[in-house]
Parts: sequence; C-alpha cells; structure tokens
Amino acid sequence: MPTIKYYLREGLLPAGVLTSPNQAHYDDEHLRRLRLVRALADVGGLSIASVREVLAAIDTRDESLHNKLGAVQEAISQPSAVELDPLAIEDVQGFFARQGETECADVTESNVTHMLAAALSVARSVGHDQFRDLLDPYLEGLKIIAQADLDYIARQSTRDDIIEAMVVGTLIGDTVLKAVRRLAHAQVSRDVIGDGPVGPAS
Amino acid sequence: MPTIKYYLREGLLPAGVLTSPNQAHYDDEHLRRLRLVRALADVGGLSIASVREVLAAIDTRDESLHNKLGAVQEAISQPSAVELDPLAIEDVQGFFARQGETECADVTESNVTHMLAAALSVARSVGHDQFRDLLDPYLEGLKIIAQADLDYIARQSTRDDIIEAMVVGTLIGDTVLKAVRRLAHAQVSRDVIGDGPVGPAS
DNA sequence: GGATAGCAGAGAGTGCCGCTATCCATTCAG
DNA sequence: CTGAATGGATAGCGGCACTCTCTGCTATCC
Repeated sequence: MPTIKYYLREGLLPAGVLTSPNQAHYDDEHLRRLRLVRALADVGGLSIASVREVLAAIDTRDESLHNKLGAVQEAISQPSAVELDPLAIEDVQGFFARQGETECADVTESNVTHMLAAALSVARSVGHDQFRDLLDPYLEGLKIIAQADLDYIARQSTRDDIIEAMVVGTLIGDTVLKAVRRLAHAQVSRDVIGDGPVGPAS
Repeated sequence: MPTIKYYLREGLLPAGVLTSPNQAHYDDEHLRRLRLVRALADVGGLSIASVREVLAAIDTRDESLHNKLGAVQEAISQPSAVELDPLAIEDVQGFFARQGETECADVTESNVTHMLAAALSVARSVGHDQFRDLLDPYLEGLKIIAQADLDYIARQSTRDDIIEAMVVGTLIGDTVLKAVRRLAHAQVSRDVIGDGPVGPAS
C-alpha cells in the first residue's frame, strides 16, 4: 500500500477523486493502470522513470498509432552506455540496406537501432565479429512472430485496447520470447548435441 | 581500473599470477574474461551475482555441454517475485503437451518455465488471457532462430569457444532479437497500419 | 460530543547494489 | 635514494525503489 502512495507521488498513477480532503476514490481504471505499472516494472524490468515515459507516450492523445508505437519503443529501449564499434554500426547499416530499408544515416538516432549496434559492438568486443550473420535469419523468424503480434493486436476492439496491447505485447512478448527461445535451445541441445560433447571433445 | 579490483574481489575474475608480492601478471585469458563479464553485465543486464553464477557454470569442468547449457540458462534467468496464476501454469503445460514435450509436472522446477509462467501470469493480470495463443507462432519463428543459433555455435572450434558462444549468443542474441523485433514491428506498423488509425477510430 | 481510527500528502529514512576512494606496505624504475 | 605505481583491504558514495513517519484532517462509533 505505501508503494501505491509512492507511485502516486511519482506520477505513475493519476490522483484519485477526492470525495473529502482526506478521502480519495479510486475506480477500476486506477486499478487497471496500477496493474499495467506492475507489469511493466516486474516483467518488462523497466525503471520507474521508463514506466513514466511509457505511460506518457500512451496518454498522449493526438498521435497516430504508428507514432505512438515509435514513442513507446523509444521509452522501453533505454540506451546503454556501451561505446559503439564503427564496424558494428556498419553491420547495422548493411542489414538495413539488405532489407531495402530506408537509409539509416545515424544509428544513434533511435534507441532501437542504438541498442542493436550496442549489442553487436559488445559481441565484437568478445571476439564474435560474425554475430551479424545472425541478423538475417533472426529477421526471418521474427517475421512470423511479428505477424502473430499483429494478429493479436488486431483482435483488440477499442483504440485504447490496441495501444495497451502494443505495450503489453511488446514487453511481455519479449520475456515470453526469451523463455521459449531457451526452451527451443534446450530441445535442440537434447536432439542434436545430445548428452555427449559435440565437435572436438573436451 | 578500480572496477577491475572490485571484480577481482567479487571473484568474477581469477587472481593474476603474482610475480612479486605487489606485482601480478594478467594474461589474455584475464582480458577475455573481463570482456565477457562486461558483456554479460552491460548487454545481458545481469547482476554481479548472476554473472558469478554464469561463470561458475562455465567453469565447471565435468559436465556435458547439454548440462552446461542448462546451468547457464538457470543462471541467466533469475526468477521474479511474481506470483503465478494457476491458469497461466495450465497455459504452459498445455503448450508443452502440444509440443509433445516431456511432461512438465512442476513449472517452478526450472527458472525458464517459471519465467514463462510468470510472464503469462502478468499478461492475465492485465486482462490479456489470450496471450498464450502466441506461444505456438512464437515457437514457429523461434525454430528458425534456434537453428541459426545452432549453426553459429557449430562454427566454433574448441569446446571452450562453444561454451562461450552459447552464453554470449544467448544473452546478446536476446538483445539483438529484441531490437530486430522492434524494427519488424515498426515496419509492419508502417506497412499495414500506416499513419492512420486502424480499427475503430479514436 | 468526545475519543478514536483512518486516510491524504509530503519529507526523510532505509537497504541494496555497483562501483569508487582511501590507506598502507611493498617494490620497482630512474 | 626517491618517487610513482601496485596489490590488498576497508570504508564510503550515489542512485534507485521503496518504506516510515509525521502532520492535518475527517468520518465514525459510543
């Protein structure tokens, strides 16, 4: 309960309707918002500040859904302090070019591309400069996944539900994907590698 | 540099070889280990304690690769304090049954299945009880991705390289997947939804 | 009508985590 | 011989997510 008061103070939850100077009333919408906050923080692992940003993006009224998705993506992808490897940036640009994407002049422009470049930079720093080869097959698989995401979003009836499904689906979807990927790895490991060593033994 | 001393103290890096009481020698292996630690912490977002667990799993010599992957997966999937919804547990079990997996008697047995159940629980708590429908298409896409991961692992020559590629590929792969998924979403949003609203306007 | 229990709001305090700064003894370079 | 640097250990710091407490006020029970 003190946590709720803290969230109120932090502006994550709208203030309740004061029925008297010391009595506020909270309706279902507040509860829904509270659960959303917990979902973003618990499963999404977002900081309080990031949650606030996401909520702000959700609550901004006068934006197209496409722009809102972009704003939410920026909010949930806080940039890390990793310094970018120029070669990793080239990897990203090459990937974009291969997909016939619009030019990606500045990778640091968007938090998402920055995150991608940062990940590839770190991969390079530990000697995995071939990691970029995974981008294309990843996109291949993600096309199926993104289509499922879109279908799921399309089930929603109201605009508010669509927006929430975008946020929830993106963040919870990340965690679900992570877990299922682990399961897929374990299965592949069991089937292909088996319990014995693969490649050069020991 | 003080950070390295801290990592040494925390047992994340092995002590250097003392050439004299105040002079230790660190070789390439130390540097490689240090970069791995930073990779796990920076991109993987792991806590120091989790990094230590992962390193311990890596360094355990007498285990099959399959077991080692399992240990690493447990280490990098720290369970959240979310209480599990029984219906979400059923979702997970149904998913396992559909895949003809071995029975999953206890979802909390593994951190990975626990993470999956936790994510679905939180989805249910925010009203998305249909989220489990995404599990099958997610697995569909992830089969492609896991195959790419396996191919990447198979490129490694030594057993140590394989183990490191498993760790790095899993964690950095998560981040890369996240980023590319965002990009795929943005592309779908641009192509399908466009800049106008979809479904019931406003 | 008076005691009491309860809530809103706000500031200060707490615990943990990931460093960072300081200290001392040693020791190596010039 | 002197000064800068290193290893080892201890203490401190800053940020974050709460949590505690204190102050007014009020609604209610007796």
